[in-house]
Amino acid sequence: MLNFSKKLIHWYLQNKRELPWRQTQDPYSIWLSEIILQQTRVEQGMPYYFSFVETYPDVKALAAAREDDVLKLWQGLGYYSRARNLHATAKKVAYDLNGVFPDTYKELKKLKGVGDYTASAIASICFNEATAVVDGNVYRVLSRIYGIDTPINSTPGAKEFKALAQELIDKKDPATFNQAIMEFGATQCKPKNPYCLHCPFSESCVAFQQGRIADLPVKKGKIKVRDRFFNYLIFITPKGETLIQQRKEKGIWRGLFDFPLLETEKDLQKEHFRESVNKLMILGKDKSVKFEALPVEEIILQQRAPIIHKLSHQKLHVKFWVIKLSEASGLQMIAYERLGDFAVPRVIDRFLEDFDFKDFLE
DNA sequence: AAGACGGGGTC
DNA sequence: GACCCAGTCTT
Repeated sequence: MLNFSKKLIHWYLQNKRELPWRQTQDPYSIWLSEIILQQTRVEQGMPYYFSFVETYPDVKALAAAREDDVLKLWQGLGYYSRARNLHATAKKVAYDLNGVFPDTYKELKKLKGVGDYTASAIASICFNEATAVVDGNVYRVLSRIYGIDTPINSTPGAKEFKALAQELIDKKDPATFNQAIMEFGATQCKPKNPYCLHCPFSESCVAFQQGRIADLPVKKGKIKVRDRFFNYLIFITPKGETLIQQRKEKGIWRGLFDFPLLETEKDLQKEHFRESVNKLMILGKDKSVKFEALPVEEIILQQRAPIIHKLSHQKLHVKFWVIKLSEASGLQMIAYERLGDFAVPRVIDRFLEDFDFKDFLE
């Protein structure tokens, strides 16, 4: 289409939102915002952007942080590998690259957590390099306007859309073009109920003209969701201490903290709790003990029906069991008041919001 | 090429 | 319940 970029940029200049990261070309700010915005809506990411900029004003400040503190600030945003990669890349830039971000797509893409999209975004916005971004918005806009039904999550699809975007990009102003096409997808050419009636491209939009708006873009395969049953053990000593652990293994919530966990094949009933938990090893900081060796005084299940916590690939059935200990366990525990210092999964944060340890003390 | 990885919003 | 979000990394 002739003049696509001209019309698009015209639309953008009249309709764009004023967003904090649109007031700068500073690579640190742009990089930070792009990482936060991966698979994340602007409204959800915005508060995190503000708290990160305030807490870590530049890449050196972020590099000097402890990873646990970065994770704590990231708590609730999800996809926590982003936070770990963010910190690793900050250290790389601060200590190996003299505090200066790479200024080309090719070099940017070598950074941890920076893929094709993010490298293109930074290179274009900060350094005026004409490399096209292809995110979910771009897939939608281009598949509709050009009537392309190649699955967007396929290798041919990725190549085809990248090439088309690269062909369309305004070589003189790639920064504005890239942001314009994403903004257009986010606010006009939405997944559901797009504003086709006053769309500047409706006359030539293949999907609109052929009534295929709802069918594009095409995505292959559906993800299958696995059911898991989590039983969290909230230990409480007479001194008001509890036990937490950091999730080190691969899988969900890596790097975050949670309570000792008993995972079962199905929903665990109170009658079967003892037999199921007895052989469980409770991992302390320095040593570990079997559950059955602990001085358990009382077990109180916090809810009859499990809490359902949905992730993209898993459906979690979560129960919290309070385990009152009559004396110190021999394990190294923490005062419950300090729980707030640790990054925890949303489901635990939510539980803690209306749980009071004092109810179980004297 | 296919899965894994979070949490929240929309319809 | 299904789909999507300013995607990336691992298998």
